[in-house]
Amino acid sequence: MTTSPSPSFPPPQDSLKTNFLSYSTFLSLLQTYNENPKQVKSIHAQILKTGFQTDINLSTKLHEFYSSQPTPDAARAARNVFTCMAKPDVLSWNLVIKACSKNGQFGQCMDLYVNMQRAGFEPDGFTLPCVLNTCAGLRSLPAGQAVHTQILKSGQNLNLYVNSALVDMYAHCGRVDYAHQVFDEMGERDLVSWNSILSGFMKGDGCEEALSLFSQMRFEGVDPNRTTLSSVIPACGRLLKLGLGRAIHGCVVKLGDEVVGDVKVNSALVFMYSKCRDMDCAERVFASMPERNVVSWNSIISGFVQNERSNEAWDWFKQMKMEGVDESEITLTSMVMASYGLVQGRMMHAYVMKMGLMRDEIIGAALIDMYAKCGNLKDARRVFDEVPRNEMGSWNSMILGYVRNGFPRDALNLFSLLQVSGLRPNSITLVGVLSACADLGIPQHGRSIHDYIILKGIKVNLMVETALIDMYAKCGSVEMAREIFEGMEERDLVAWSVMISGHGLNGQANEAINLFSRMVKDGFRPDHVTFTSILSACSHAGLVQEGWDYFYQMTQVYGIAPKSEQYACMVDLLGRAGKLDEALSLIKGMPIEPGVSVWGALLGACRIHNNIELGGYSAEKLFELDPKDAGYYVLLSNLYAVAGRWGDVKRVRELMKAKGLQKPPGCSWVDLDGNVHEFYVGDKTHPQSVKIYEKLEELGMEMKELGYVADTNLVLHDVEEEVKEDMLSSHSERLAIAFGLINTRPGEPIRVTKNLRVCSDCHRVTKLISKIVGREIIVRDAHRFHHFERGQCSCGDYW
DNA sequence: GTAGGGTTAG
Repeated sequence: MTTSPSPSFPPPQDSLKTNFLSYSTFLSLLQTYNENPKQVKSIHAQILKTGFQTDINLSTKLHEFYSSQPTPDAARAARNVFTCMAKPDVLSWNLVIKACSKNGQFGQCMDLYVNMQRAGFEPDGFTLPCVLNTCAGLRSLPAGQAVHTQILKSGQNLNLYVNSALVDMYAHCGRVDYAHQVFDEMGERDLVSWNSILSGFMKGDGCEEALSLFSQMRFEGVDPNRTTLSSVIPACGRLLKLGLGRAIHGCVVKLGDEVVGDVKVNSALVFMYSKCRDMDCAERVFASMPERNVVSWNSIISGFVQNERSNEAWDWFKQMKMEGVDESEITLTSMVMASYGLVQGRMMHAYVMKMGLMRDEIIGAALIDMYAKCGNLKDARRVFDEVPRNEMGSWNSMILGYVRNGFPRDALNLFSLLQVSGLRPNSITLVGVLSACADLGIPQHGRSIHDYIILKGIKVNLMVETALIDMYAKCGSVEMAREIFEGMEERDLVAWSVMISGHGLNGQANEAINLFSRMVKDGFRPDHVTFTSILSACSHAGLVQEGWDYFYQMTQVYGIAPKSEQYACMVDLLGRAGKLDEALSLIKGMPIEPGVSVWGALLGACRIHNNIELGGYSAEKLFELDPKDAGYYVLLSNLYAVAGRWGDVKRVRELMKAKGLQKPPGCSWVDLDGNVHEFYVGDKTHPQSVKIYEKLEELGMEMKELGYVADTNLVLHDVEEEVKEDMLSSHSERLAIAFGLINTRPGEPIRVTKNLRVCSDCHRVTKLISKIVGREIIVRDAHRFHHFERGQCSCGDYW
């Protein structure tokens, strides 16, 4: 169809045969064959040869044909026909605009739209929906709004189609609010308008709106079709409304075979049941599908992944390949998530590379997450540096990877990089960096993130508010945490729980208890999480009786069957208080299999009270359960070290190594005017190192005068860090405290954060230091706050 | 003429 239009008329003499065909013959031929693309093409070729292409009637016929074909080729042909027209009319303009709009030639479409108006034609009710669709396709709100303004100015009577297209355009451009406004003002609505606005809400974050609109639609007597259903069913899934989902499933069945067999409706059902954790139903729907495509497969596969049934996800993936269905980026994202451990993860990474999909940001985010979950931050970062980073996915995975693996400072560094990249952090990013600040325990850092949120005018949601509360509480600013909590417009159970445990963490068990009562009075029904908070608050304060009371309340009043976590709190509470036998008998009486956290709590208590026998027993149980947390291995090896059982220490360390677990080195840090000073065990790299050790020696002399004798058992504590003579005296928290003493004015409190638990000897030493120097020393370790003052600690030696 | 299902980070 590349023949350029020949201006010659009458027709050239060399095509005698075709000369027999007159203008009217062509017209009737086109009418006869207008269903057959091949025939039309050959007629078109002959028309070009004979020079009839400038005729308006023939051109229009050809044009109509090409414009209705859904291929880019046809759209090009339509444009060619159009350019040949001497005097295109409104219909011709509309046809060519539609052809471009339908085939994704959005730029061309917008150009034609402008030219049409230049040529003196007013866009009508046919033109406008096409142009608005193009704006929707371009996701260009300005263009869409310009068209909208123009429509309003021209005083055109907005018909149903134009209105529906406006709704759809705003929905696609991410302005559901505008879409809703147009929708509300529409005089007449049909099913398509309803479907447009519903899908608009589904594109954004508007599942709830979509569902309430759906019920309004039903109320107005509009019957849904398969399009409506495939919009609304996933909304039930996302909101975990299994009951409503089932009801709508019933609706599907009532609508008959055509809808029951629809791929999209069925895929939506599989998705909905998967989200609601009903994999039996999901599988049943999937099995019953008369037709499946890659989306259906993705729904069932991701369903199993999200329900932590990776093995079955792999089985379905293999099945899918066997049936010859090609996977999509989304399939691979799920399969990366389904990878268990480094070996399988690397295999998927290689496969993604082979498929040339490393430019896919979501797969990238999943890969980063996979490596981070394996504790392999090097490879996570390698992927992060390689993949495109135009959206928040890869950033968030990397930031959270750092946080989860105990590298909060790297998380914050990455956040600084993000700020200069020009991207806008979302709520997940903020939750991540706030939790990094919480881990660091330095109020100034968290404060600066909070300031950033306020400065940028970022609207905080419930999740971010809760993260702020958690951060302030963990940084020791429990008052600020409480202020935010009191200022919240709405609170959920998590917010209450975080605030309760915040008080507990800061040794304010009574505040925690009061808040718990207030929560119940406010009509909240405490759940597992809330009880974990209140039980751990009791544990921090050594409130054994109160702990039992809450445990009783949980089981007897609220009928909540405690899980391992809540039992672990009780074991912790009893264990710290020295009631190890009581703790053990609680474990023995558990109706469920005690998990890692339960035995870990008992082991921790055994470590405090140096109970080798029971500790060894818990250790055996821990070995069987195969914990992934390096902390338990450290506790274990420390316990053995105290008892001098070096063979066992070695065994535990080898086990750790075999599992690829690394003990994070003991590290403490102090904030001095916004600069973080970090100290590792035996650290001599700090510029003030000499002064610090001098200070420690000086303090050591004074401590001896007060009767301090180092606990020699504990010297052997950190054997993994090549045994050093002065091990104990150079524990990171002591270096940090000495540094704080040197660099602050007398009387100022000193705040230190430590990544692991404070050891008992350091605890004793810090008490003495607070007495000698007459300062308040606040140490936050992996577990809680210790306020040292005048030789005492707020934890009452329960820790 | 207009409309639809599946993926990451908490």
